[in-house]
Amino acid sequence: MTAERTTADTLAKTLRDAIIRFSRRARQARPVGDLTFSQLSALTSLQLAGALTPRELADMERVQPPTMTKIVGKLEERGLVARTPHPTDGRQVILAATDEGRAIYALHERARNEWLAVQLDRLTPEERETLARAAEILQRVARG
Amino acid sequence: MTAERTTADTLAKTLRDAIIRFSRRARQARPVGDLTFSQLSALTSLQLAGALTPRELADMERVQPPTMTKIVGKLEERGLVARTPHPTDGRQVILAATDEGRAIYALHERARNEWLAVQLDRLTPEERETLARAAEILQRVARG
DNA sequence: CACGATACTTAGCCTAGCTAATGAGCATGG
DNA sequence: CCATGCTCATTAGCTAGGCTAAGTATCGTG
Repeated sequence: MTAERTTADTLAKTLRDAIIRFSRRARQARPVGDLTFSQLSALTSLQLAGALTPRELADMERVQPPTMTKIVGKLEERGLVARTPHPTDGRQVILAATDEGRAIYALHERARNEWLAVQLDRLTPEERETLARAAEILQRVARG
Repeated sequence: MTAERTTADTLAKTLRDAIIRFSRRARQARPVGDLTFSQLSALTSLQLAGALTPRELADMERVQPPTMTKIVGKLEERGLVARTPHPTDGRQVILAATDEGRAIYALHERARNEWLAVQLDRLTPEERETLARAAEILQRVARG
């Protein structure tokens, strides 16, 4: 009981510290295509959705529009994402992954030699299952 | 089988995206004492260890020494951490939490009205257990 | 006691967030 | 039919948090 209570009380702290340290470690080993986490995540969303406006992408990624402008700017510089004008609304812009962007995404999806993938391979199947479930919970918490 | 294989293949991506979105969401709701994650994490390590040199703290937090200099600088400005000279080695410095720092830490440890704690309270016990286990795994991965 | 190694900091750079302000385009009410 | 107000994206400017490289002081040793 006491142990359970303590666990619940300190879970926020434990989780926060674990995540920040994990993030720092993972950042050092730049993933596929020398893209940052933010860039990779935005590219993933775009790839899955097909095409989005900056506003939609920002909402999906849980950032403010100006932040997304920056991230998309970087991706566009590298030719991974293209901006095209909206057909009927001159204010909006349509974002979509280019062929090269799709190639990077595909590479990333099964980059088994990448740092994180290697780490995950070393875990037991049960541990991977735990992480998969935790990822789903974290997404849900972020959404709420 | 196929599903398992796919899960293993895409876990890296899933986990990365979940963590980045969670982090962004959590950052918006600044935790206790208006401290950032980095500052809170450093304060936690210091608190648990009692006293550390900047190098030790940097190693523990998985950052480079100059980064820790900055973080400690912020904490010192707020009077949460004190630098004292090392008794025998003039090059080194001893970092320790001040009384105020310990108070903030204690507050943080059971801040059940904080955004993240509230979110966690809404989960089922099984989900919290999953997150607790995942936190341990992430720490281990970050260490390796 | 000079010289290399170590500890911390400083300097300078980048990414990634944010808010506030700007400018362009849409839509609507008189 | 156009003035006015809203929405969308971007720009400007700020902060935090990373990094490497260089600087400075101190230690320890040959």
